[in-house]
Amino acid sequence: MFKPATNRVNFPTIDTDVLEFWEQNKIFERSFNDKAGGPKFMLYEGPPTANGNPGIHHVLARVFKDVICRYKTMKGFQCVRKGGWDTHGLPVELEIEKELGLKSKKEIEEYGIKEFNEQCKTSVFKYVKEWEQLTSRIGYWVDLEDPYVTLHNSYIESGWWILKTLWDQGLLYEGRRATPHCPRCVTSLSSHEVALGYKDNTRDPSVFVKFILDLDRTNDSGICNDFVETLQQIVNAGNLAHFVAWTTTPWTLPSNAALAINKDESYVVIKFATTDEDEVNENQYLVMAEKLVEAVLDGSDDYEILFTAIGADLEGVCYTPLFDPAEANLPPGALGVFQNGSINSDSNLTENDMFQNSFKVHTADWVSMSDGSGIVHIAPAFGEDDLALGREKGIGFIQTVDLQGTITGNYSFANKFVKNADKEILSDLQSRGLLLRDGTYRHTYPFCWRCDSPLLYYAKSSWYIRTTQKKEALVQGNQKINWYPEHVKNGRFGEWLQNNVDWAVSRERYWGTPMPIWECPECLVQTCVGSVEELSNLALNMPVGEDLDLHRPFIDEIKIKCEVENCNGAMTRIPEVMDAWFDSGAMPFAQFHYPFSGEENFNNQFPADYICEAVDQTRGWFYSLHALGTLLKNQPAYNNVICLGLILDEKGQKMSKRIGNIVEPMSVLEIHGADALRWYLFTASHPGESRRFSERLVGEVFRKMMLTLWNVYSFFTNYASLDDYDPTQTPSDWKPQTELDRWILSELHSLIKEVEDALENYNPTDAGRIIQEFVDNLSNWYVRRSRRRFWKSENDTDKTDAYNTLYRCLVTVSELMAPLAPFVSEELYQKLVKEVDPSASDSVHLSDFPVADESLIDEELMKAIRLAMKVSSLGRSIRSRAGLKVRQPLSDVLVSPKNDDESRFLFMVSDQILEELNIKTLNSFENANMLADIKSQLSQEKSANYQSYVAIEDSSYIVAVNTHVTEDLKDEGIIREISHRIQGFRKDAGLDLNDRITTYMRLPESLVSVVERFSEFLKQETLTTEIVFDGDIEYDQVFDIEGENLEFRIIKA
RNA sequence: GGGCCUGUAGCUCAGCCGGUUAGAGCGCAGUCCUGAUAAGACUGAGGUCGAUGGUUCGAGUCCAUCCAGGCCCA
Repeated sequence: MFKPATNRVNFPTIDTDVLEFWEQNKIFERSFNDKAGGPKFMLYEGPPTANGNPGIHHVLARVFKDVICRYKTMKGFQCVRKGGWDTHGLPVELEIEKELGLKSKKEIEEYGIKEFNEQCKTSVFKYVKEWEQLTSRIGYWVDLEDPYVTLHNSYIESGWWILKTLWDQGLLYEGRRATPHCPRCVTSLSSHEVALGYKDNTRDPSVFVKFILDLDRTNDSGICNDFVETLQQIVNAGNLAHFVAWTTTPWTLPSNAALAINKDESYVVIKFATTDEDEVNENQYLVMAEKLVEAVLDGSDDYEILFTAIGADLEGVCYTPLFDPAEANLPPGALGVFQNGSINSDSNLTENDMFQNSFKVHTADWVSMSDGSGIVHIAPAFGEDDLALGREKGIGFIQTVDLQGTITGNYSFANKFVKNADKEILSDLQSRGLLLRDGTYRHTYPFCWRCDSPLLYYAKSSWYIRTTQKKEALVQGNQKINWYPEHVKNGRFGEWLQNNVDWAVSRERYWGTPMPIWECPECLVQTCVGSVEELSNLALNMPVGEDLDLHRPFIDEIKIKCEVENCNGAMTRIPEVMDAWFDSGAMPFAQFHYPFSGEENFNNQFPADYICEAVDQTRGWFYSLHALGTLLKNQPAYNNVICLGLILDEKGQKMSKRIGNIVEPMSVLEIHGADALRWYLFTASHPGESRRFSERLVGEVFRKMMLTLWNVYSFFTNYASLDDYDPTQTPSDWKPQTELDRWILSELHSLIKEVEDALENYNPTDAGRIIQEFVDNLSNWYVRRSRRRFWKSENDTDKTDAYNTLYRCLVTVSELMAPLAPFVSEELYQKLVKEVDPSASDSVHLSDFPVADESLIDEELMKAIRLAMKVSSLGRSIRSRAGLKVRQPLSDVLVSPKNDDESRFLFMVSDQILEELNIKTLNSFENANMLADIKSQLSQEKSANYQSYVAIEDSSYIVAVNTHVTEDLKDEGIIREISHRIQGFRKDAGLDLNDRITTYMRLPESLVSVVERFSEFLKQETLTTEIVFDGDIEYDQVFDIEGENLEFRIIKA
């Protein structure tokens, strides 16, 4: 029936066999097809880019995806798991640039966009084989036969449909944003490119600049309060009053358009007596944040506070621009004003239109008191915050720098590179008395990773999705999503949604989904195209048939006839491509080529039931999916999400190629097998936490969990094969009788409930941990306590019960752990179930998840056994202290239970305790004096003595063992010793478990009678048919007890 | 600078609604047990529960501040 399993098991071999079994029997396909009638469970696969080798963090995400899907499948769901590949984006381009030695966009264009993109296309599939192999090797079931691929025309077309839909709703617009810009390469850098080039300790100017208050304009705009009154008096007395602002980029000062303050902070007007002889005004009247006065004045205390105001009182106060933009003769388009969120730079704008809200103080929450003066210089042409404030308050837009970083206009410092103009700008201000203090500042500043030029933040045209308009829906929708760990919902993700800004989706790059927007060079009208068919209808030169490639540069060649009356322009596509995050966020739609086909698929497969990625995706995929789901379908794109922490190395450092501390997943898999790795990843820490990883830790899990389980299995098969145990003969209404069986089955069925509960709640970590605890109990209590029942010779009900119990435990555990450890569980299932019952499901993964039988759960019994374990542990501790081997029987043990219930439990399980401890009787303390004495001793010492008793205490249980060994007990101990030795001889002789022997012994006179007295016991224990004393035979085994020699020889009967 | 997370034994982690003497596994030293043996039991060494302050009869646990590390964003 059962074949004995070796305990020298090789798990990687099992993995390979199981993989082959799945492959040949199409188990994955069947796990889908068999559930055709069931409810659907939808996994969205966050697509990886296959232009690099998969790492351990990919394994983490993949097994967490897998475990939930396997569980749901066993619960009867049809689980859709479509794979996908992310193929576009800047990282891909950067790889190729490096490979080809290209240094700038100009060089790429010279090299040829067509060839460049071909290289990109090839590179993204470079490691597909490795990905497929690893995916299969770790047991991640996902459909890689028919994955979605973001570079396919159908995928791109769905993206176009999305953009067109947004366009029609007015949610797609062209605006400006501040991007890190390299003036030498003349291109924007993505945030992660910027991250490559930060340099610490960069020297920059640190200057405090004075802005002259313009109280006439202030009064004209109706601002009137005590703060303005105070300043008015100063000015009336013939003085100038100044705002003091701080900057490290003097070259942005000509573009200054406003000042910003924090409305909740205190600001002061001070009179500052300058000591500088060159200074025109002896007394300066300055406005700045109260907290920063000392810092601004460089520690000087020669000042007087004239007035203290709250920031809000400064709002709307006007000042005179440092440089008049209207006089600067800037190039066309350099001047404009924010209107309704975008910049109007029409040439017919009046100066009043442009500067109505400019050269004024505005409020902004982000103004901090950590450095500067508490008054921030705002140049919307450059900074991100500045631009946002400009947009919010309708401030003027003054661009005095071109894309090469050269100052334009007719300034004295024009035609210089910005960083070289700083000095001249400052001396200009100095000469006009507008410079308060000039210094240098060291900070971390980004440089271009390619050419080392300092990056400039530069407001450039960019395309946006107006997510801010749907902010409420985004925030509300998030409340419906189940986040694991929960704090991400209102923490990192919630915060991000609260601070939502419009999504910048365009990139001035090459390898990406081209934006389907065409613009007329004549009349500047724009149109958005929503499908290939629409494009063919509009196009003047549409390529036909299979040649169609929607990528650049082919798409750029397609022209559309301008439909505007009296305009015969040929519209050309704008050059931008889409952010790759847009591609991945589009996957619910694009993976089925929705809405062009797959409408049915889409409708029952949106939203996802489950997604799972690492925490770095909060602003990546988690957001792009959520945003597009909300914008297009007005609901979140996923219902449940596990957000994984990062994997660190053994020392807690982030794994990186540069440091060289990456652990290669394959090497771990080859040593310990896939299940040990999976088990480790599930149980080592909760999914949201970052985790340290090392091969050593996986090895620990392997021994603790996998090997323990295997040992139990091996134990079972060894005896089951001897006894020809046949589980199919067990009557269907079989119930466990003995306490031990009832206990472990009670534990088993309560385990089923707990595991189900954990997995329903997307918590494989706790599921794994409690399974492991059960296996530990099964091995170290149930099996250890039951061994005798298996190896005894009679085949009675008790033995069959033991087999039934252990068999059920093993089968159920293999089913319970199948989602977590799919390989070992399959192996166990095949050997334990399928081989004895051909009508069973072909695979554990096609079977149903176990259902708990409440009638078998006995809470009291479980408590009682836990108590037995505790008391046994204390008893063993006493034996160890008293130097009494467990083989030496003792007369009695006393226990102090905590309450009546426990007292009852204790006597319920006293037989187990006594057998475990090899003691004859168990009682509770009846002698009150004795207990009191022991307690008082224990308050001083770890152990106590009372007459022949030794007592210890733990968790307020007191256990006392009678250590007095009577002659009878001593004899019994000797017999146990002899029996133990004979067992050893049997083993040394290589006998089979059930071989019978004749035992010859030559003993001291005093022991012969003892052995005779216990001969039946001895025969039974050692499978001896006959004991022969002083036989005429050569004795080959000798040992001594208390100095007396005992000689033995065993012969197979 | 902002947001979020994490700090408990040498390592990896538990520790509930605040409640007895803070636990487990691994590792180390020693003893034992062994017809599951690549296991198992017991003992020992090893902890200012990141720090400080507060609430409380009582704080690893609740609150505040700070420190360190990580991630994301500026």
